[in-house]
Order: sequence, then C-alpha cells, then structure tokens
Amino acid sequence: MLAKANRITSADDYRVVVRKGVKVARAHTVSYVRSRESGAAPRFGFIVSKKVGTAVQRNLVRRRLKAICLEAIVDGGVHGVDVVVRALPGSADAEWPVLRAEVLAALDRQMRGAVNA
RNA sequence: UGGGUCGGCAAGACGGUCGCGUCGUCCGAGUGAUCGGAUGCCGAGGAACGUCCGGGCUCCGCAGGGCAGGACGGUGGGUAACGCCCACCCGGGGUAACCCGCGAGACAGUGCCACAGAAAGCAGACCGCCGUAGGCUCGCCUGCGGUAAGGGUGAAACGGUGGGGUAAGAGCCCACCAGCGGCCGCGGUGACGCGGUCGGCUCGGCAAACCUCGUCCGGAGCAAGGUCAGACAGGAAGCUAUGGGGCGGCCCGUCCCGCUUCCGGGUGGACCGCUGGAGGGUCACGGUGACGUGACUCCGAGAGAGAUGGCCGUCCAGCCGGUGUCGCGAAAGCGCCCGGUCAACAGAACCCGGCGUAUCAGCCGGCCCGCUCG
RNA sequence: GGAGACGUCGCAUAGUCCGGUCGAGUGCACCACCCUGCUAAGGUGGAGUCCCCGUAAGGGGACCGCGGGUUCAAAUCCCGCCGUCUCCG
Repeated sequence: MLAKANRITSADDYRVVVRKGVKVARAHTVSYVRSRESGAAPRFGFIVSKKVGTAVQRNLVRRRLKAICLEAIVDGGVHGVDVVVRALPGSADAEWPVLRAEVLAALDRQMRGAVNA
C-alpha cells in the first residue's frame, strides 16, 4: 500500500493534474501525469466513480491500483511526478494481470513523455 | 423414515508474516501549525444495503390557531414512537401443524357494474302460465287484466327445500334452514361468542371510486447547528412602504428589515457536535406473550477523497472424491483413514427502533401428516 | 444526504388519469406477392414471444419489469421489490 506522502489528497491537486497532465487512455483506465522537480516523491491519486460498481467493487479496484503503484515506486523507480488514475466502468471485471500490465505500461510511457516534454 | 410447517443459531478459530487507518508513547526536524520515523493497543454488518416508516438530537423567537394536504383503520396490550411487535376476535385457504387479510362506514350523499340478458338495483316482465273480451283460414291471432313457479343470460336476477293453497301463482299461509334487525340472559376488559325470544318475511356489489367518521402529523436536516482564527472594496441600475423576509401550500398571528439584479473583490481553515446508548450479556421476579422491573457484569471504528486486505501454516464443522484386504453389518450404508475444498450477500460517515430486500455451504429445536417397527 | 421520472411484441411509442370494446393500436424493421429490365419508393396481404398437445393442418395455455392483493373482471387500482435515467446541495 501507499504511504501518505505518496498520496494526492486535495481537490486542487487533483484538478491541476487532470487538467494539465499528460493523458493516456486504455481499456479500463485513464491516467494523467504531471512532472514535478525530479527526485521528489511521486504522488498518486485515484478516481473511482459509482459507475464502476458497488462500494465493495470500487474498494477492490482502488486497492489493486494502489498495489500497482507501490510496485512502480519500489521496482520501477518512478519519481518526480504526480499521477491520477481514473478507473473506467468495467474495470471491476478486469483481471489483476490485465489491469497491472495496463497501468504499468501507461506509467512507463507517461514517464518518458513527461521527461521529453 | 419420507414429506411439510414454524422458530432459532452462525457469518470459521488460532498463530505467523507483509501492508493500511485512528489514537497513545518515544525520537528527530521546525518559532509554530505541522511533518517524518519507531513502537503499542484497537480497527465494519446481520443485513453496515434499500431509504419504506418511527424517534432522539439541532436550528427555524414560541411550535401557536384555521384551511388545504398526507398517513393510519377489528379488539385489547407492548413501546420513546411507529405504518412495527404480541395476544385474541372475525373472514378466507389447508387433512393438519399453520398461513393470508389497507379487516371502520354502502338507509349522509354522488358515481360505476362492460358483454350477454326482458330486466343490473327501482323495480319491472321477453318467452311462458292463467282468466277474460273479440277475431279466425279453427294449428291460432289481437286487446285488457292477473302472475313470477318454469325457460334462457350473467360474476351477480329481490331467500332455499317441502307442504298447504290457487284460475295460474306468489312468505299468501305453515314447518325446518340461511340471512337481517330488536329485546333478554350468560361468558369476556373488549372485538365478539353461545343460548332464548319476537318481528317484517328479506332492499346486491364496488369506498385498494369520489367521499364520510375517528386517530395522528409544523418545517428542515449533522453539508443540522455552534466556537475560534483569518481575508476584503466597493460600484451601477431598478423597484417600492397596502413592500420584502424568517415561513416550508395558503390565511391569521408574531418577529425582523429597505429589497432585487448586474459588475468587481475576499474566504473556501481548525475545533466542538462525535459516539456510553430508549446499549449488549447472565441470573432472578412479574406477564399466555410482545415486554417490564431488579441485581451483577461487559463495551476497544469515529474517518474527512474516505482505513480491515494479500500470502503461509495448523485445526473445528460440513461437502466432494478415493477406496484401504481396519471395525460393525446379510447388503445398502455408517465409522476410522487419505486427498481436495473451505466459500455467500456485501463496507461504517450523527445515532437508535422497525420493515423490506440480498445471502454459498451448514447446524439446532418445536409441531403436523403419511408409512413402518416395537 | 435529499427529491423525482420511466419500464408495453425486435426497436420507438399509444393505451394507465376515469378497470370491461385490449384476443394490446400505430410507425420502422421482417416475410410473401404486385409494380420494374433490376433496385429503391409505392400498393396488397401476412406475421409478436414462450410452453404444452399433435406426423401435419391445427388446438390449448401463459405473457404489458417481478411478486402479492382488491374486484365478477387488472396493462390500468393498492402494497412490496428489481432495473434504468435525471435533478438539488
């Protein structure tokens, strides 16, 4: 799971990342990334709307996304970015490896895109 | 033993490990709010759900009057309250245990009852039946009168059966039965039940149609509401004191005040409310029961973009599979052993009481009916 | 947290207020035929779905989101659910 330092908690931060970040859409998720000063702790936020499903299903999706992001920090060395992952309707039915591959690939591409930009 | 019916229990346990959240303690950074790290305790439900009812709590000055509107509807009780629960009554279903019922009022009024049928609610009469007058081609026809037994329609046709009676018939009369109403007696707190007696013989159904009667209901909701801290800048136009607002459909009453629109500017923090309550458990007593009273005892989520999960091991119970030269048995099967599985519905956001709905695999008990054995 | 609206044949809708004529109408789509050299358009007719019986022709029953109830009778009235959508803060 993610520590509090790696979380986006204010509505303003969400708004900035979603509006000004680089956007990558996949089958079950839409990810936004915005670079901060390099070396800073990466921060993640999640948007899971009620269209995804019931409270239990939304909780499951959110926990899976948090686990994926933790893996990206520990193994992938992601740093210096703010990321918001929006779960689309249908993500509750996605298998764990599918969801994981999708988010990690999107993160990888977003990192390069953000650095190049 | 098969089937049924009613009620209850439970929502795996223990240990390890990796993580998440609140709080406490310690360490570090910072003037400080706070942040980081370590560590310890604790951390979702029986439905937390749907939001269908009822309350607590808070504010609307008081929670006031009337109209409108809404809810409820056998009787008696339980409760803070209820549309909930308990007991009983009545009606209906079932062989039974038991289940179902928005179960007041249809002589206060209005309205509706399709099709069929002569006629659908007030009585009337199509085919008939009977009497009588007339006609006649002597099968019958027409007029007037009396009938409602028979026919057919319908969900429903103004009591049923039998007898007397009659021109034919009819509660016209009689007996029994059904139903309605009055009175009396007995039982019950009561709804009501049982018995007796008398009466006219007898005038459907629908209020989950409008409605009438009785009882109850002021409005909003913890983003209620309050405390502290902090910020700023006003301007223009229009409308009015029989005006506007608190006030929610309206009126009264009452309190407060200039109001509306547009342009521009500021804030968008913290804390309280916030969880110990109509609370749970055990025992005793009262009560048929819902429930109440008393004693003892137990309470350890409280977030604020929102925390409970993953993995491993052992085990309880069940289920599935295997068959072992293990036990019982004639066999089916049961026990023991081995392997596998180990679950459903679903996530607190102010808090309670109900109702409704979802729920894998299970367990326990009462009662009823059938079969079999003793 | 609060407040609504709508579910009818493959699709879109009428009927619901005020029960019976509903064996559920209309349009599109579908099938057959006519018209045309062919197609479109137009015209005529047919046909909803599921279950049961029957070799077949045909016959019977059920279905207006689901389950109950009221009524002689329910798509329509009442109660409880399910689903979809919308609005307010």
